[in-house]
Amino acid sequence: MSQRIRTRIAPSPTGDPHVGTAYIALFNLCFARQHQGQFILRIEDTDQARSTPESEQDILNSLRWLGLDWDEGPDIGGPHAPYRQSERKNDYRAYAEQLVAQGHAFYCFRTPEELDEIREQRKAAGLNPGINGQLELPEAEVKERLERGDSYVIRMKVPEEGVCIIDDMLRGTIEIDWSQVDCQILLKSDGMPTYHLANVVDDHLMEITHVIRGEEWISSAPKHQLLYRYFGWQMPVLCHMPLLRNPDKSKLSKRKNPTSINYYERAGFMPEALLNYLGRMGWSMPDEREKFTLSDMIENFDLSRVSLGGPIFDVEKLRWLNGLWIRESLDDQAFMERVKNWAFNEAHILPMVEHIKSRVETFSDIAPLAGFMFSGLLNLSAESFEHKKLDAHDVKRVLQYSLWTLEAQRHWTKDAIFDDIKQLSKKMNIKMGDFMQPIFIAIAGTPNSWSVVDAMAQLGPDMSRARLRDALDKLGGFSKKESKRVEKEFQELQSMDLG
RNA sequence: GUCCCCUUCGUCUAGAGGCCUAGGACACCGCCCUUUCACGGCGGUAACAGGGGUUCGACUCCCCUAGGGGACGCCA
Repeated sequence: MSQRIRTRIAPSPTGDPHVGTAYIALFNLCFARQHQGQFILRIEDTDQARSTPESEQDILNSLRWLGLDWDEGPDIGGPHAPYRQSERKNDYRAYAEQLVAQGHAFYCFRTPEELDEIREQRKAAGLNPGINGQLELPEAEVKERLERGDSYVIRMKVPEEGVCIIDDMLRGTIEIDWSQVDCQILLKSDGMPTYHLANVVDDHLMEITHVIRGEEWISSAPKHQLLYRYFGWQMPVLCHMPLLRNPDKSKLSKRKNPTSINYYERAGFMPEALLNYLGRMGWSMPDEREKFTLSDMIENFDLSRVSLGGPIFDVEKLRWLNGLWIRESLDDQAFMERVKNWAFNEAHILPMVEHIKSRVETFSDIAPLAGFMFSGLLNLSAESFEHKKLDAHDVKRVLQYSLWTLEAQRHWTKDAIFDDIKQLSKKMNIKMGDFMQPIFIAIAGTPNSWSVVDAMAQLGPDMSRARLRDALDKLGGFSKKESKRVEKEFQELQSMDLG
């Protein structure tokens, strides 16, 4: 039987396709190709609040841009159509109810408050705060409450003692105590499956043979294994890759590093170089060469060459590698082509013309005026943000609240951005002009460019947010204490109604 | 807090018991090339987390400690 290797892709609610997703996809693809298997992509998101058709498309486009082509995927449909579709909802319910009938799962009527209390108690007792046991009600009561129409979830049963043994292609045997595993919810009260149920059911239906995923999934592996056993299905082989890290070694996050594939595209990185760099994370070619193509990597792929220490994503080295690609792999003609496609083309520049034309006296004024539209992160310092009216702390507040607001903005249009900023300035009781100034500097590098909202709309969400984060970073960010206060204030502002 | 995973230069890594006086790459420093700056070339600083075993021999195998990370949601 041919191998079928599946990669999970989770659209981000803020629509920034994560390099970590591409990283996992890359290793899945290489492994699949090496074994003449199929590389299958699946959007896994049962939380409808998170993903939109746009954010899903965004991540697919990013993977394509990188050259990670899948054989079968979420845009193909058929029997493997994404389970988010409401008509498939009942299929998962049926699986969950099958487990209830077999005595492997049960209805649970606990309220979130009750669960919090149980978690608190367990924590106080020095136990794992996860929920295991003591949730099941007598059959008669379950029946009664179901008839009454009480809201419920379906949870899986988990052995209360013993150890679960997980086999991992890279790590060998992992032992986890069943007492560490909680009675995972399989079906939420809205009738949607959780990831855990959907993942197992879909992998089974799609005849997945190998799952290569991030290390953060190790602790859910026992649940998945148990579900396969309950259903009597063959379990795929598991492999847990190390996690990409920030310079401070925490899990790679956008607060500390640009993580969006779109950011790197917008900042002028070559997809070949970014992919090459990801291939150097926890992996090396047998001959140790630094520069290689995707097909080089596939040709020489060997999963056992993966090293398990979490690699730090180092933008410095990525830049060097990108430079190498530019110098060595693009002749002058190809270079011109790439640059044209990147940003020096009519589609990209035309929208700026109205802003540029009214502000220049000669064509030679264009580059100094519009340079920020063709830049990555700007070369700013704390002094760049000196403000006539606002003090340093207020400047930071303006930038931080704008960033948070814009991170939640899923419709990246001029009007939406403008509304966000206007509302915020009103709520913070800062005049628009004063409010805008730090944003101007963060986005354009000077307070004297054209409409910053237009600029942001065109730079796109990822670059705009990255520049705001960079600005905050240059200003030293907030201390831990300040962060808490600022977060609280922001929540209050959000709930404010301007009528 | 509990459990799990991980640990070679600052960073990415090579290393599968003797090939290790631990190799390469980024970054950094120096020299050369060059009208400048890059590129390129040459060289330099810099690591086996600590402690115990096993072994004739340990970066490599085992144990303990320490450090880092992850998980502990009606998120994925």
